[in-house]
Amino acid sequence: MPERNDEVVLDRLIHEPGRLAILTVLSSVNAADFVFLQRTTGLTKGNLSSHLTKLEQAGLVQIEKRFLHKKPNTNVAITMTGKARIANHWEQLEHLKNLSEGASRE
Amino acid sequence: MPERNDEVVLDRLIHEPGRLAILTVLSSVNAADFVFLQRTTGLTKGNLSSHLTKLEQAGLVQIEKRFLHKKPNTNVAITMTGKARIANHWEQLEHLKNLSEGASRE
DNA sequence: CGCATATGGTTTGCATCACAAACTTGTTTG
DNA sequence: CAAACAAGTTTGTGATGCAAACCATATGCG
Repeated sequence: MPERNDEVVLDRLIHEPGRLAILTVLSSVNAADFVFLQRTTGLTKGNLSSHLTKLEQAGLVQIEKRFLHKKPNTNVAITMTGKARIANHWEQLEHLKNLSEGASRE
Repeated sequence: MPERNDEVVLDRLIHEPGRLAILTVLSSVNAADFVFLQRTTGLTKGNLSSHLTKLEQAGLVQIEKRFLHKKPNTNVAITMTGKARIANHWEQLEHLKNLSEGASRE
């Protein structure tokens, strides 16, 4: 019994609150630096850091490190796939929510 | 450095996809049995079971077990708090999403 | 100079937890 | 009676999110 699953599929990588916040911010500004992201998402440095590397490995963001005014500056840009996936995720959530009106028994 | 956190707070207990699905369904139908929930959420019996006990312990649903036609029948009803928390969660998500339009630097 | 403090991160250790798989309990079927 | 089925529950474990510790560089200051 394969337990069908073609309805709503939430991507855990994106659904995780921290990453959801990061990607949502990035989906509007396209690129932002570490400090800005930390302020907007409310994440700690540590968590932001690890979430970012995870997102980078997944190819959802692109990270560039340089020095600006003698300080390290990490710039994070959302990729095409990143934009697509986060947009899709919001759609999935919308679908799920709509599942509450009209609880059909298929 | 307390790393401020008064913006959007996503409740992990509810945010978890499985539970989000369960609660969303229940928020519209108020009560449903195990089998129905399994069909609508697409979860396996095992996962559904553990998610349900977790939700029950948190007081978000109320579970009643009985026999119906000689078969075990688990009825799950959403509680007042459950309704409130899931509604609030959708609001939080809405807020987060809106954070993408108008990325204010406070 | 030498030490403290700040800034901008990264790494590590641990505790949680979601999932699949195995198990349970009772029922129906052959 | 032995399978097979139905409706759940329990268990084992790998993944992972979080906080705390750590690192590197810069600047303030006595």
